[in-house]
Amino acid sequence: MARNITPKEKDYSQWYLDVIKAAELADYAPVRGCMVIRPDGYAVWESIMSEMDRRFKETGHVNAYFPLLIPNSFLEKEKEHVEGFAPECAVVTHAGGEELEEPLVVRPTSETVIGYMYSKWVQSWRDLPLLINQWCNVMRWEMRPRLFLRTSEFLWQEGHTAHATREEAMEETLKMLEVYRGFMEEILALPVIAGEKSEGERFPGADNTYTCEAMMSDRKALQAGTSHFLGQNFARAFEIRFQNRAGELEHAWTTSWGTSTRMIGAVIMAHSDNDGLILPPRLAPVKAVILPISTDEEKLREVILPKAREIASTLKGVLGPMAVRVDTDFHLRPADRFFRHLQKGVPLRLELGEREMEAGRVRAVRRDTAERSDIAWEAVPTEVPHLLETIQKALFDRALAFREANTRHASSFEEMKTLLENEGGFVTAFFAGDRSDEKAIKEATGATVRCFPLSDERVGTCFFTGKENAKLAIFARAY
RNA sequence: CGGGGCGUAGCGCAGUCUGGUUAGCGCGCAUGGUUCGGGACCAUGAGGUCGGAGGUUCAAAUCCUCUCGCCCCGACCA
Repeated sequence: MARNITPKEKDYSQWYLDVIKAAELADYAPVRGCMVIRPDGYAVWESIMSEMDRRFKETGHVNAYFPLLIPNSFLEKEKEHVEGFAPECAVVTHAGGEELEEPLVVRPTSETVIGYMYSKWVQSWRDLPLLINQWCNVMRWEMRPRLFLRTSEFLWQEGHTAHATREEAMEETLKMLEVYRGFMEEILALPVIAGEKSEGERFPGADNTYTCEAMMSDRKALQAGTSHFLGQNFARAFEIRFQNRAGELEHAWTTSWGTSTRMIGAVIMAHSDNDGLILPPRLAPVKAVILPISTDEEKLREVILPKAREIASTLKGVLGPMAVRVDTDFHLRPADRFFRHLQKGVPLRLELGEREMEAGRVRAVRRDTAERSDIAWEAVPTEVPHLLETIQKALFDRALAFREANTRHASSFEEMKTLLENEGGFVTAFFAGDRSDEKAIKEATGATVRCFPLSDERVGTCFFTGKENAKLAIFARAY
C-alpha cells in the first residue's frame, strides 16, 4: 500500500488528488482554479492530441487558430449563448494602460468569433462544408475547480463546421460523437455511453447536444466529450449565408464539438488504484520501463545495464523511441524504483537482475494486476507488445464490467430515489419530462439526466410524468 | 454573497487562550555509513522576515486595529 496516497474507500476526492500529486501530473498555480500541467501530465495530453488529431484529419478536418480575445458584443449576439456563458467569463477591460472602448472576453469557447469569420469565408454552396478544428486553451471561471476536471483555464480542442444542409450537419455531429467514442474506448480504455443530452443539459445555443458519458470508479458520471448540432442559430447570429445551386440565399447549418484535459481526469478516476496512477498502454507515453537490478555495482554498470539498453533499443523499434525507458536511478533501492514507476502509471515493468541475466530473460510485472511473467530476451519484441495489448483490454473490460454492475433500472420515482441513495451508479428510466421536471429530480436526488443513449431505442411510460412513448434515459450524480 | 475554518521550513502540524532566553516536531531534502528483487535504518546537516501593514509593550508567532489570501458548507455553475 502506498503511504502517500489516501485509500479511495476512505476519501475519494483526496485519493484523486493524491494520485495526481504522486504521479506528478499537475500542480496548483498561483491563480485560484488554475493548474500547471507538469511534464508527465503534459506528455499524456500530447499523446491524446496526436491520436485525436490523426482521427480528425482522417475524417476530413483541418486545423486553424482563432484568437483568445473576443469582443464582448459577439457573445451577446446569440441570446442563449450569452446567458449560458456570461457568468463564467473573464473579461479584459484595460490594455496599453488605458480602458478599452469595448471589453474583451477571454474565450470560454469560440463559436462566436469563428461564426464571425465563417460569415466572411462562406458565400457559395461551393465553400461548404467548412471543417475546421483548433487546439487551444479556454477560460471558464467556475466556482468549484478541481484538477483536470474543472479548472478555470483548460486545454481542449474545438471543432467548428458549417454545412449546406441540416442533414449533413446532423451527420457531422453524430460522426464526431462516434470519433470521440472510438477514441475513448480504444485509446483511453474508457467505456462510454454515447447519447443525446436532455433539454436542461444542452449547450447554450445548440438545438441538440450529444455526449459521451463515462462512469468513474466512485460510480459518479463524467461527461467526457460533447458534440453539438447548432442548427442555424449561430449562422443567423453571425450571418453565415450562402447561395445554393438555385441562386437562393440560405443560412448555413453549423456544428461544434469538444474534448478537453478533463479526459485525463477521467482516465485517472476510471483506472487507477490505491498505489497510484494506472495508464492504459496505448495512451501511456512510457509503455515499459526496464530496471537493471543488482547490489554488485560493477556488474550492474558493465554487464546488466548494457544488456538493458540493448533490449530497450530493440523494443523501441517496435513500440516507438519514447515508449521505452531504462531506469538508471541506481542511487535508489529497488523498492523505491518500483514504487516510482508504479505511481507514475507505467503499464509494464521489466526487471533485469542477476537471476534474469543467467536465465536469458526479463521479469515482466503488470501495473494493473501486479502479475509477473518471465519473457526470454528473443521474445521481448513480440511478447511485450502482446502483453501491453492484454493490459489495454483488461482495463477496458474491468471498467465496462464495473459500469454494468452499477447500472440499474427504475420504474418509479421512489425506486429511483432509493437506488441513487443506496447504490449510486447509473439508473436507467423512461423519461419524458421537461426542464422543470429535471430540476425537481435533481433537487430530490442530486442526480441529473446524463443522456438518452443512442444505442437503446426502447420506449416506455415515463417514471416521472406518466407520459407514454418516453425514451430511455440514464440518471446519475455527476462531476 | 451568507455561514464556518485556516495562514508558522517544500508538505503536514504544535506553540497563540495565560507575551519572556538561540521558534519546535513528523515527513521530505543533503552528506556519510550499513542495507538493497514491493516504500529500510543510524549519524550528521541545510532549510523560517511565524501571510502583510500599523499599533500596544522593556519584550509580540502570541494582545489590538486594518488588510491580503486559501479551504469547507450553502448559493451559483458544467
